[in-house]
Amino acid sequence: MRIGELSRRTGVPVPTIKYYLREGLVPHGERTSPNQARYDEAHVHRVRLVRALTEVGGLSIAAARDVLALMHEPGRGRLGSIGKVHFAVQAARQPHTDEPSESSVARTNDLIEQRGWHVRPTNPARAALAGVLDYFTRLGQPDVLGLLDDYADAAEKLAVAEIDTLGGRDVDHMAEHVVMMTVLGGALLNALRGLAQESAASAKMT
Amino acid sequence: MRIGELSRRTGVPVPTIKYYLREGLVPHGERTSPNQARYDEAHVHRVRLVRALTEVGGLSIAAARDVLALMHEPGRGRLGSIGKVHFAVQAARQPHTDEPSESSVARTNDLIEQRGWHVRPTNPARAALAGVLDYFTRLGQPDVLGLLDDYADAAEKLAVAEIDTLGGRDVDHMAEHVVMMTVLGGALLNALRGLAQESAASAKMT
DNA sequence: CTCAGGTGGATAGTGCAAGTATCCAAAAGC
DNA sequence: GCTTTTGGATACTTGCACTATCCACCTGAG
Repeated sequence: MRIGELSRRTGVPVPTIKYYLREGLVPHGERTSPNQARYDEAHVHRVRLVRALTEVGGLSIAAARDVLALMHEPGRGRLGSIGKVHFAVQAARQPHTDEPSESSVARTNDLIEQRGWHVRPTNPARAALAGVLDYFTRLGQPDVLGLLDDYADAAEKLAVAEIDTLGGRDVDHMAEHVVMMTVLGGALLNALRGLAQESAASAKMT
Repeated sequence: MRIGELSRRTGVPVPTIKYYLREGLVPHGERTSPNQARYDEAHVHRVRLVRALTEVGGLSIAAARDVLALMHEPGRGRLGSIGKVHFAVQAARQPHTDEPSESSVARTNDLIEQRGWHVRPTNPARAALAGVLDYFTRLGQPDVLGLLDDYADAAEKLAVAEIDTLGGRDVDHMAEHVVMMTVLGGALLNALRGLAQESAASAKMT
């Protein structure tokens, strides 16, 4: 197919696809003549991936390019670079707070240790968590401490279930699965939280 | 205090605070003379609120203004307008996907019904959930169905715990609590998920 | 064969959001 | 008295994600 059909299939305007090609988010098609190229299903999928990352995940074009590049890197061995991909999406999704305070970092470390979690010091979610804790304390919300455990419980259970689905999976598709799980899963969870909150609130007021 | 100290206390540059004043995100101080005004702790808090909404919650300035306006509206009675505030933050945080397909809407309705949740049709999370489901199907990820229940379980448990903390709370502070719970709680959960995922993954690979 | 219309690629322009910068006359504070 | 800071208005900047325009070159219906 040519670019017009790629556009029709994905609902993304032609100029935008050209822009993605320029920016390296989507690989160039196979040239059939000096100014013609052919695209295939892989390109359709790639464009959809880009839209999922940017529209749902809120990634910038630059961040999406980096994640996709890592994701489709040829030499990504079993665990090492899937971890890299995971870190990259996390980093791109987390709010970029400034240096967290020592006490929040300490609280983060405590939580991780008490849970017995095994988390590398470079995991971007560490800084993110500490940063958010700082926002809470600055705003004077003392009751997070209680909920923190509930959140951690939920995160732990979910993570186990999520990692389970990675199980019998083709190594080539693992990286993509991790990215989609993180991004779309996060959006899913967020939406469900909104629904459950209303439901719980209305139940409370009997 | 004057604007300089407000700036120092919050870490937000003076011109930015002036911008927030112009945009109606922060109320004007009490004028003490034609070109002097006095600010107090409430202003400090308000500025921090704005930063939490925009930096952590990812809200636009316009969305933050609307949420804050609803939040501090004088005549917000017990439940009615706290619900409004909740909807407003939700709507501002959810990715703005285009019209979801019928089948995704149906799946969303099914899920809500099976769970016995009581959710109004206007809850913005409904459309958001359906929209995300569409992304999943377009990307050809079949195994969400299984996880969907895990996500819903987690959301439900969390929501109950969250609504519980609303319990013995001053009505005047409830709206703010709901907003902070939604925004900062979401960020917290997201960060914890990132940590738990790494931990679960490393445990899996024993 | 013809010719309207799509194509790849380059370059330039748009629109919006979120600040920054500048200016001014009038306090504030030492 | 004299340097800073202030409130307020207006203008400017930056960055991002597209759009628009051009042009020579293909493609495919008639």
